[in-house]
Amino acid sequence: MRASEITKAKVLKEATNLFNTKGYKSTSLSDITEATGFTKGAIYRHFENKESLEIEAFQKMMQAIFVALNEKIKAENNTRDKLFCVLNLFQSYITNPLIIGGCPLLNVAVEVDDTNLELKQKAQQALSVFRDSVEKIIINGKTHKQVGALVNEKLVATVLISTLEGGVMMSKLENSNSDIEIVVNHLKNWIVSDILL
Amino acid sequence: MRASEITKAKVLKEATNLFNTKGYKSTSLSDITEATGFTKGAIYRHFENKESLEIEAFQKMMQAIFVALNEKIKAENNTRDKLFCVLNLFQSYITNPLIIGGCPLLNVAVEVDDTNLELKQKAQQALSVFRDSVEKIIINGKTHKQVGALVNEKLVATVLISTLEGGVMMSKLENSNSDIEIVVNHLKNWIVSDILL
DNA sequence: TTAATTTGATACCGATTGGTATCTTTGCGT
DNA sequence: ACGCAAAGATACCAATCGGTATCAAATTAA
Repeated sequence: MRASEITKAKVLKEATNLFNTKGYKSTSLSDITEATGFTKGAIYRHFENKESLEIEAFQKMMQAIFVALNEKIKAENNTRDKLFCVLNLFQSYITNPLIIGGCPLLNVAVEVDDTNLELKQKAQQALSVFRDSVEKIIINGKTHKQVGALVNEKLVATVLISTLEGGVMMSKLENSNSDIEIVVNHLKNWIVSDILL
Repeated sequence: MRASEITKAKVLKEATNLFNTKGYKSTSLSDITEATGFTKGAIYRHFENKESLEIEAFQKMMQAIFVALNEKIKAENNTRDKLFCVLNLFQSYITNPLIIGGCPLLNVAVEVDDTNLELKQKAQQALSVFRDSVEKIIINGKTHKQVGALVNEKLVATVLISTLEGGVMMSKLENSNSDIEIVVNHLKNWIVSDILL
């Protein structure tokens, strides 16, 4: 890794943490210079403006999450355990934060309005990728006779994601693991009794 | 209503809309002067600083929501319809927005960090009130033999709220009613088949 | 109606915002 | 080892931020 790439990576890493904890708009360039030890000159050498740094940071976070999630899903060989990977991911936002500040998708989805069109688009895409991952697990489960043929994969994906995102929100607000744990446990029961054959 | 009270009410109303759509930190005093037609001098006559305006606006929103919700809950006379009032409230954030910008609790919960301690406290209290409302419905349902005795009211409240909040987030991000409708429909089925006797 | 008080407008404050032009230093290829 | 291009530091910019002191206008109580 070249020296300048290390700089860019460090800026991206620290900006990522700040954006996901303080919020994108609330994180100033000086917050980032403080956290990285670099100056604005260095930052603007690698990023056109703050907005593109925001977008690149968000994309980097989501890509890391999707890569890790897909690996874990692939490592499991039945529908139940594959779906549980999704639950574990969301639970880990609270109990074992690989990325601090909660779910990046939730954070961006709530912060963004119609003045952040590009970031909003990226969040929409990320949600779509998420949804597709879950739906794919269900569809594969059907072909392997592990999921009831009448199960609606779109419904399952929507209910899973919404419940988990809401659970993350509640747990983060309460500074407690209890809500996300209740929610994950409930979804596990739901999956086993209503989704799986 | 005295003239100055009309001013304060208008500031509060417009600030409320801006906070709930653009975000609290992202809404500037000049956004509010623009929206109200008043000057900063007028605003600071009625509010000590921006933070107290934020808090008062949030509290006003949540109180209005709770008052309206409790009225509707009281108007129903069975557990099912009382619980459905909660679902309808969240669905209305998207389909019939009495307050624009989505769920104020969700918005504040995601935006605040540990530099907004007072606002975060208020959001925690609001979540607590919400939770208590749902739990009370379940507990009353038990005494009236409409809810199974083994049903855990804390679980029901947590799952309901988290799923609904997540559904609001998704629908707002997608600019579509579909997610919240899927989620509400799913929760209705869950309530009827797993909660009620 | 008048006098006192409240209310809102004006004009300002220092601090901070995102962003840039310029200069020095660093690191890399030859 | 050297020369040059790339990277990062410095110093600045206008605009905007939240906040305030002061003054004029409007409302209220007598």
